[in-house]
Amino acid sequence: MAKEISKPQATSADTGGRRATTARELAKMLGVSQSAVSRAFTPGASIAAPLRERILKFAAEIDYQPNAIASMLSKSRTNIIGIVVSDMRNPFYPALIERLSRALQRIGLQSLLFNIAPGTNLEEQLTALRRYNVDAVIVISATILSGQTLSWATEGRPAILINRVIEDINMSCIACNNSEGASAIAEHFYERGHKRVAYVAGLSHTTTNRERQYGFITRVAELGMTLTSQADAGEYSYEAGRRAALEIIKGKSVDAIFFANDLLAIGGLDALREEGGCRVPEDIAVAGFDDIAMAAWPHYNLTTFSQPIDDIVRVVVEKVGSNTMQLLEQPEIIRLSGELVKRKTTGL
Amino acid sequence: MAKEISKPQATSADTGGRRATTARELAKMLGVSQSAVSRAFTPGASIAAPLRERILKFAAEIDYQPNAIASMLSKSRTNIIGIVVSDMRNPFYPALIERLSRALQRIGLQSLLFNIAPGTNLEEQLTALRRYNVDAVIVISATILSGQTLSWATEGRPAILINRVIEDINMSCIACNNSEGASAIAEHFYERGHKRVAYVAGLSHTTTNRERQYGFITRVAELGMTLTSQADAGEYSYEAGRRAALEIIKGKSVDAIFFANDLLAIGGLDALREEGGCRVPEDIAVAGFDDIAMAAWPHYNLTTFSQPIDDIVRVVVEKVGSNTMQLLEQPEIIRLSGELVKRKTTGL
DNA sequence: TACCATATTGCATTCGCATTCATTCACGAC
DNA sequence: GTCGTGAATGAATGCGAATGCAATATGGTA
Repeated sequence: MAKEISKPQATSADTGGRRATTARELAKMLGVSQSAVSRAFTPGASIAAPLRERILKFAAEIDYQPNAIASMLSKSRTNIIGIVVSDMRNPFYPALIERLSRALQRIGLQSLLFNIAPGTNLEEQLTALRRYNVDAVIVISATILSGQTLSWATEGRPAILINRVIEDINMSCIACNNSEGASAIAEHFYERGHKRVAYVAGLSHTTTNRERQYGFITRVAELGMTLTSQADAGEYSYEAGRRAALEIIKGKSVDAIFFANDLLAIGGLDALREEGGCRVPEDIAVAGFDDIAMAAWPHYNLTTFSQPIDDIVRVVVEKVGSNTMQLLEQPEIIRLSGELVKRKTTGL
Repeated sequence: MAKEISKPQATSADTGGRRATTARELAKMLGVSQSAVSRAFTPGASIAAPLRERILKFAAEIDYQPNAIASMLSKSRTNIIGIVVSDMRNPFYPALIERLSRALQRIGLQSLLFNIAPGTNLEEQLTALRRYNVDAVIVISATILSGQTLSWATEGRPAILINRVIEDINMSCIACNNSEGASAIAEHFYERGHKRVAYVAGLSHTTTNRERQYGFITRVAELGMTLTSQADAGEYSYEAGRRAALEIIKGKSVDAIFFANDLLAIGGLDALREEGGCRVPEDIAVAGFDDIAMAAWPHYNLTTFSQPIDDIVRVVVEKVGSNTMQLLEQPEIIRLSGELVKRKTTGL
């Protein structure tokens, strides 16, 4: 009864050869069929428990791992999610990417990172995205990509936009309710007695900016406050925040400034205190948006509207993890609600 | 002579079908062989220029793209580089990852991100890394992974460690000369007349910490300065920096503190000024390491040792991009030299 | 005992492209 | 005009796992 089983001789010697054991080889060693090996590694496949165990045990011994590439080809499913990013300078994005990629990994999905450099040929860069047959695409870039480019790049593949809403584009969008958040900031200013307020845009054409701007200005008007001025920083950066803040307070009297995101606000905050000669919050209040880690640092203690990163990740993973096709058939726009975080830049 | 060419009819109708055109189909439409199509897309392949052009032109028309998965399987080369990361909180890493992934993309390599969560089963998480047959692995994690785990995960695959040096592990390591950098900081302190100095470690067992600590302490001794105290912050974070700074100045008189990295230093800086009641640099000087973007912010203006990110990226891409096997055969330890950046936290 | 339903297993094929091998063709040299 | 040389092309095979289908085994039933 005892079959002759070839020993896993080639396990350690082939450091140079770099050819891993294949399912067929393993099968031969065990005297079973390659199908059996494949089934042993496929949950729910039709295979008897003892055989599966025998195979898995032996596989572990000789350190066999199914070749994912071959599997992709035959299943036409890669278990890879393409993540398109363009701005890692704003800490909000690394934080999001970190949690997202971990959550994906937890359910067996890998993240292929597409880092879109501004000012380069997008289509060329995204060609790779199309070739790799990723199961779905998650776009985290708040800027840069036009809807058209996106459609081209994802080419009928399930896609989700995070932090960016484009209608009529056949993609699901997930974003926090920017408008309501900005509204809440306006109300908060109002409650603290700041009547003359200003708004600093990041990139004025981005959807996040438009929504935040709209929400803020609308509520400001409703509450009878005065919108003293608006500035367009031109980019979502610390330096831009500094410049915008100084410009805002030049000449005019302002009680409070709402910056389109935290990075701008932090830059503005430093500039106001150090170059503008203002005390914050005594002379002027400041608020941002996102609630990045730095906002909570004691030095900044920035009032902001917190994006529900965990919720975003949860929803994205849910959508991407299950029946991905559904993303295509029923693209939907999902609004998740963030939370106003009152800190010291708007009061004591 | 004019052959009947089938029209690219299936181009727009199959949004639901999701099956892209194959090389064989394209070949049939054009009346050529599948080999020809493959060759048309393979630089340097043996194919006449006119035929190649005809194929490429038609391919562009019907929006054909070679399936990368199939290509991987037959070439047993994925053009994918695995990037293992564990800490995206320290801005140094996102900055590095961003430039690295862009540089890789520029030469046609994609980045598969493996985000290692601390305190989880590493081997399980890295199983995926092994299955995906990445061409090479770049490990950017300064912490967490033991040499043994690494070897297992990369399994004879070319691997490069960035910012971490492990000897006798059959992998190339690239790091800036931490020891010299720390030395330079010590000298800088000395020149500015700070004689009583302190060192704050991040994670004491990491190689970066050991090297920086060694370089600093050694030079301090050589120059006859006094090492007043050392603290181990326990992690490379802003908060840890705050705590460590306050502990350092408790009771003792210190002229200057060198923090193992910028994030710690920035935390320490804020704490010294706001809770410690110190003026920096008048009462106490502060220096960090890495030169993250924040260090240059006017508010911090932190003296630090700048890591040569561009050089690191260049070298890594060079190694990974060319003959990857060489990485295995001749693992080497490469030290790139950074640069002391003198800013206001060590003098005016 | 004979027979059908179900559970296991192996065989052969498929996924889409790269590549080897053989064939054909064109051009020069002798 | 013949043979040699190299380029261009197509047919066929391989990469490694998944899977439809057929074959076999198992168990229960009449």
